[in-house]
Amino acid sequence: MLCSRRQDASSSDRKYFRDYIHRQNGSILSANYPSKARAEFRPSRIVPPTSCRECPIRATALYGRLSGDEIERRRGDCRLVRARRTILREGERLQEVYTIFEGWAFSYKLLVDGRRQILSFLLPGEFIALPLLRMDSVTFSVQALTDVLLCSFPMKNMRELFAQENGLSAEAQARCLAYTAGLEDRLTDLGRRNAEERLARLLLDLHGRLQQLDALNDDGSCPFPLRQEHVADALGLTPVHVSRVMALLKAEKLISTQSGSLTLLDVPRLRALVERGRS
Amino acid sequence: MLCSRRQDASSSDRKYFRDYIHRQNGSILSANYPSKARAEFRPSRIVPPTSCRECPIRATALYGRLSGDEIERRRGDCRLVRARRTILREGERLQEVYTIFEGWAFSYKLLVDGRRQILSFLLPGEFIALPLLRMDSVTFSVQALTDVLLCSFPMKNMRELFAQENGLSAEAQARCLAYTAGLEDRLTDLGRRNAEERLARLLLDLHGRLQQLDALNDDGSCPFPLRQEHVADALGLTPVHVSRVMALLKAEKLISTQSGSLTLLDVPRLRALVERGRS
DNA sequence: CGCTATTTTGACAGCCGTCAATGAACGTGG
DNA sequence: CCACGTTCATTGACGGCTGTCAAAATAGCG
Repeated sequence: MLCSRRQDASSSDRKYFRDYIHRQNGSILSANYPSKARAEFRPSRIVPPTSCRECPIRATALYGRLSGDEIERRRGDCRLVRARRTILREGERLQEVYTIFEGWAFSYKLLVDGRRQILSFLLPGEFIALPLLRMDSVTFSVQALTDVLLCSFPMKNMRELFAQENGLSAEAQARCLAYTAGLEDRLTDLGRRNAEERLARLLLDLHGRLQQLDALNDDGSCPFPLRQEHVADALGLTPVHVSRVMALLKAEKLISTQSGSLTLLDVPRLRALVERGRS
Repeated sequence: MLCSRRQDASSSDRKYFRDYIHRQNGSILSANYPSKARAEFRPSRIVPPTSCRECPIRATALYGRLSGDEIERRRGDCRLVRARRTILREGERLQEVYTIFEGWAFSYKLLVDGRRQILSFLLPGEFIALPLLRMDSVTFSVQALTDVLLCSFPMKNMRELFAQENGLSAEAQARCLAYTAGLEDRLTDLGRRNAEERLARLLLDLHGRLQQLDALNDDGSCPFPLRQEHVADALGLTPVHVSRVMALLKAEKLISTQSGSLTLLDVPRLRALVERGRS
């Protein structure tokens, strides 16, 4: 009826999910990209820190205020998840919780007939499944978009951390509110903006977040591992229509894409396109 | 381009907002309904409690676990807000916060060209602007759908309550998560469900919530003060199309409406209509 | 250099938006 | 008790944005 019926090839086995890191030199994620769209997505060349003290993304993490040693003591193993693998399934009760160290993921909901709605894209430094800290199962699934390195934290340890007087719980609440505000914006996108506006907003949003992470390329472009299928499922459109609208933005010289990366050619005009509606 | 350009007649003066209760007998809200759609929406005949101890909705409120006396000490005045008046504006810094005692409200976002997206409908017992407890301004506006009675709480008192070890902060976090889960469902509605499915889900949702509040009519129907314009702005549709889809559901003997109230004639089939996609 | 995944393009259809007219419900005032 | 005005719901004609289907083109990969 609408669109997006699909079955993930990756849905059956979750053996990978239990894989541990086994390489120690160079970026683990730089090899074995399965397909074109991600081929040029070059993750930063950082060895997963044996010490949290030196972790480059700790500052942006939920527990950024805590000392490296404090975190080190509570954290579990790192996990490597290949692109397209499922990290977490709706309704699942997980015994651990993750921060993305490297790579992209996304959270989504599936309808029984295969329609999919992507709720959010998750970048390095972001926490997966915050709700698990208070609820015992989760209302969405999470899948790796690129190969992803996760820092795991056993639930038990996390609860201990939260029980302390370290502001962690306030920080979690703040992030929950920020996420909620984002959802409200997305809801407004899907309810009241057309395809062009939605796409422009998504691109501006991702670009902005990557900028904050200092993850833009030297030429100001940004890595863009999404396939149009992902864009479509995030924006409530079909891949075909996404292709058309992207062509439109390109024709208007607002954006350009090279394989796996995206350049915003005219941010002010993109903003203008979008800010007929506030924010 | 899309739809829903409008300017609220009520946007200019907020004098009403400062009105205090001045009648003590009978339901304050039973008189002066401005228009047909709400004419039959009969609020329960409860005098706003001088004592929180006897408040019938305290149990469902955020602070439901606290004693009536404890709340009594912290709360401010009650406020009467007429239907269609704005309770709270996006970006506003409010010095107090509310629980709905009686009546319905809704939260929404406006685009500069007048398009409106309704985020949620707010029923008695629900808290208005939870985010204000952690952020100092709010990302949406709130408007009274019917005449509404609000119990106000000065910000300062609320913060005091939250600072205590009474589980209030955990309860707030839980409600935030529940709200977020609801938003995720709505996002999936707008992105991946068609008009009929969206409408069925909205009606089931409202009916269910009213049932929990024990606010159904004797015949199992439920009060329904929404105009089709509200339904449209909540579902990302136009009023005209809402009218058509409601006609469709009526023709299929799934629902029926009398003035101001709604009957779900066949809940199982409504569910079936919707649960082609997992809730 | 063939294979596969993905994007692009075209033709067409349908859901939903737009516009405008009509109708129904309700309150008001004579 | 009945004209009248206002608000909202309904209906019809029409158009456009977006979906569907299928084929072609492109890109990356071994």
